[in-house]
Amino acid sequence: MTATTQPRQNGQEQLLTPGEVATLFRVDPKTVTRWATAGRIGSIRTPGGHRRFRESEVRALLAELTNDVNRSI
Amino acid sequence: MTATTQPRQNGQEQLLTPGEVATLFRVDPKTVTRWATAGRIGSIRTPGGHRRFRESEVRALLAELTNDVNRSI
DNA sequence: AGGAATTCGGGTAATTTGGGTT
DNA sequence: ACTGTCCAAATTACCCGAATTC
Repeated sequence: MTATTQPRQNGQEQLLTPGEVATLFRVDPKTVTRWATAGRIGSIRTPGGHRRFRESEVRALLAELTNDVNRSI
Repeated sequence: MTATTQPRQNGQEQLLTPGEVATLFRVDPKTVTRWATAGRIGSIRTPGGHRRFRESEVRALLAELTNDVNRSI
């Protein structure tokens, strides 16, 4: 499954917007901002002050906080 | 501008809040929490500690526990 | 250069959590 | 064993206007 989301740059880390992270966790984008402020998740700032998040970190966090029925962590 | 602002990279799972799951089963949200704690249903935690549930899993559980009248198998 | 959508900030409701109890 | 309710504390959701992104 080749991602057709964004133009891929060589070996660069994919960055996610607050809205995209919010969708993954089913929370409000502002909540993602609070996570960043609280240091629960790393963030990168655009020169204009908007936050971006590393996809790998977000997905790792999501996996870490997931409790499946058939699989005890 | 176009509809390609942020194309869905989401082959992702739709998540439900405890309150939404509680509504589906017509129980108290706390009861849903107990199901999660008992491992009866999978859950995903936000970094803040709130739970989210996979909609597909919830629906499947609903269907599995549903007893309909047997009208011509 | 203009426009739509998103994301800043802050502030204030609503929901969720966990424990203990019924 | 299972569920509903009470409580305080923590987390999250929605409101606004202004700035940023594309």
